[in-house]
Amino acid sequence: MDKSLYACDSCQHKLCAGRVSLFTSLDTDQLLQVIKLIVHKEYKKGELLLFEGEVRNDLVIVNKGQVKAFRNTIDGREQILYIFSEGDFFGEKNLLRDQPSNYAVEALEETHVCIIHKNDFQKLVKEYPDIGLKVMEVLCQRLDRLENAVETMGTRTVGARVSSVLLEFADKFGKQSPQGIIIDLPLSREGIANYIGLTRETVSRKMSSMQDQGLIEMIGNKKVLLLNRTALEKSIE
Amino acid sequence: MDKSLYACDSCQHKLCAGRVSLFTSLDTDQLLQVIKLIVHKEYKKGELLLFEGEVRNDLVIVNKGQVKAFRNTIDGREQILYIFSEGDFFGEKNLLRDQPSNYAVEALEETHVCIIHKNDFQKLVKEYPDIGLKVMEVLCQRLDRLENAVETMGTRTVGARVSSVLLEFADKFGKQSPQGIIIDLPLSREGIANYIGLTRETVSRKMSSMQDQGLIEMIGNKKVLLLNRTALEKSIE
DNA sequence: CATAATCTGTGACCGGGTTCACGATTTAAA
DNA sequence: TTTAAATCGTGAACCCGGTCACAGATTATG
Repeated sequence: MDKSLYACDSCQHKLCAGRVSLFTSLDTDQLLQVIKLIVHKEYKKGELLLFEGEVRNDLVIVNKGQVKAFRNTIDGREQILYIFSEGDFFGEKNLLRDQPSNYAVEALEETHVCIIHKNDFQKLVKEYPDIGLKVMEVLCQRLDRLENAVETMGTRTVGARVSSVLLEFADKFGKQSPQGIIIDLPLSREGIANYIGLTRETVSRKMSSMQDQGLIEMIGNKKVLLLNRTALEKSIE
Repeated sequence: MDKSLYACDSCQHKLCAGRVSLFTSLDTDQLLQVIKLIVHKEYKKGELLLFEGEVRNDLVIVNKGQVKAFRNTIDGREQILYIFSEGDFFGEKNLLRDQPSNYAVEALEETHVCIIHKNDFQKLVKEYPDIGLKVMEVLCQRLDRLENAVETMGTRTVGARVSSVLLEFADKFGKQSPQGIIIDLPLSREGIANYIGLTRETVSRKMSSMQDQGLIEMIGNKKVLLLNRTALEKSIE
């Protein structure tokens, strides 16, 4: 089957659920069944999809765009925990019990989501156990990422912290180009700082020095060209 | 049924699996079935249960004792990620795919574990779906803890970091007493430092100053009396 | 119970990251 | 395209936590 059929844009939301890895094990008929359960919603840049402490009973799947999940810390900072983009979901804890959210979620750009009610999703999981396994797999990936994050934030050297973000973003948002990997940064300098527990100024200075060393090249504020990935990896050590 | 029957000590390993929350939904007959699949193993203080990067295909359940899960970081530190004690398990990622471990696991004291093979556990999950849900629930709790940890490690003030560990340990290892909550610390000062990304000296100094302020009282090196929990919580802000 | 091994507390110094400030650049909006 | 708003880069001073060193306390061991 033509994969483009699954694209949200070309199908007017008919098979958009098919793009989400949670549902890759389903065939078209099953997908149609799923889509009946889904509510669509759109958010503009800066809008909140979820408040910190809010209690909800549904699962939200990002279909287009990007959001950040963050907490306002006791010392007045903003700690960003996750960047969710196409195919990612949040609210999985709601599947088990009604708990207030650990974090707020804000759109970083125009964002479209699919929302599915807890009860419906639970039924889906019972009918198609593969979906439950997928959820578990994603949770494990998220644990991996946070375990890395804890290590990174415990690191004393700033260079290692900044390098590790750039490498993480390169894997998730980078595109290969003749000169190297071009990263579309999902966050501003301040956002990056809030992701790794530093200040905007420190991130700025470090990226400048990395550019001087020929490791990266900044293209405007929202793109970075990774000139030498292996050198950057080594610079962590 | 007398719950003491489930205790590992009093039953010579006959129903020890019943103590583990993973299996609380099973009745005695089912438990007996599970126990046939389990291999027991014991470790002395300081022994490694799992090496960083090791690939295994089983799930390890702590039945008695305590272990720490940690990584050796690129800048020579040791970053402790988890303290696992009675009823906790690790190796859950092995259920999905054969992946090298993100961390090493070392016994903090004499520790007894139950080991169950991946294939057997997967069968169990299929037969008793509640077990799978329990696993998911534990994974979500672990995410909660790491999300908190990331926030804590991003915090600039040392006081907030130390307070948050003490509060976490109070919840997990504390016992109410007339004077306050007595915490049996699972880690040395250095261990605590490696848990929150500081140095031993800094932790030492901060705990001394907390004692001077009348917030805590140190009893030897391995116990702490939490005199004023709410004051400590506020001291974070 | 004694002794060794380990862990802990604290002072002094140093360095790197934060803070504050402000001009320059980039991006978004009209 | 122009203008306004947001973001970014960088210098200077300060301050807090790391590092090093060592004595004292605690815990483990025989």
